Amino acid sequence: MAQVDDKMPDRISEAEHAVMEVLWEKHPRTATEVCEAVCGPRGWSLATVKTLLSRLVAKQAIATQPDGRRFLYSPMIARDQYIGGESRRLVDRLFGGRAATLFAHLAEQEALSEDDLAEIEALLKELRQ
Amino acid sequence: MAQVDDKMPDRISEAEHAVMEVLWEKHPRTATEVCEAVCGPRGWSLATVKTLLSRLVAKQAIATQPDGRRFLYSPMIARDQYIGGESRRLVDRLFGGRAATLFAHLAEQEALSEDDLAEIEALLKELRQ
DNA sequence: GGTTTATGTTTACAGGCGTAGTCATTGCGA
DNA sequence: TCGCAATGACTACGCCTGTAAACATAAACC
Repeated sequence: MAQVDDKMPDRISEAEHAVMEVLWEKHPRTATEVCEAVCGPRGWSLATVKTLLSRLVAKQAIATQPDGRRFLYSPMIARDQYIGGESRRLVDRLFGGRAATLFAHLAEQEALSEDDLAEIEALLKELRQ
Repeated sequence: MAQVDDKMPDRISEAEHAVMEVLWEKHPRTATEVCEAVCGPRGWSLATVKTLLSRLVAKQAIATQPDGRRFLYSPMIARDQYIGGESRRLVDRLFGGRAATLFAHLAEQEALSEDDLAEIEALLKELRQ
């Protein structure tokens, strides 16, 4: 049984995530385009972006599509999926899986704005109906 | 944008966090006691725990108090503080600082139990009064 | 007092990450 | 046609992390 051992797909690092965000925002994009979007804010060079793109390809987080001389990059995992996974990980790790506890902490820290509260209230109502 | 000043001292790594948890749960504790609590579940050796404790001391996340020829370790940062920081980081990084968006994702993923919802509802009411 | 034991300190080492320079190739403009 | 600019691949390198062994030392025991 030649099953590809299904080990947890490599985590996406902080820097890599910045690249993912750019691709999620719009894709496909060339390395240069990604750099245009992210090199400024992060103070990176094009070389750095290329490395991150390579690593993301290796992690199968993005896919390449040849476009003549160069590659076009597109995300292979959905942003929702990634975000969901990260959120869940945090809730599990820090709050024993209880999302309410996370919420309580955010509330305590006044990390919740009026808008947040209103939105959450609305969501709650929706969930409850 | 957000303030990127973050001069935050060294972050606490995953493994280190496991050690912090046992110290938060009860402290002070000796290295051996910490190991008793965490070596089993994580499959670590005492040596590993010692290293992690040293690093945490270096990061000023825990303090030592001599007890004869050994040390008693205690957390220097409160669990709430740590947890709050991590939560905020996640919300900032993944949800542009909007906690409501996190909440929405958790809700969408059905990561919220009935209990969670009830608790959050109660908290909301409290916050609103 | 000499040996065992407990315990912190040092050292180790592989792998991941952040960051980037260099190399090889090739399409394109002059 | 020929050199150059663009571009992916390869290489580099220091720091952090996970994991732990070796070492030093002092306490405790016989």
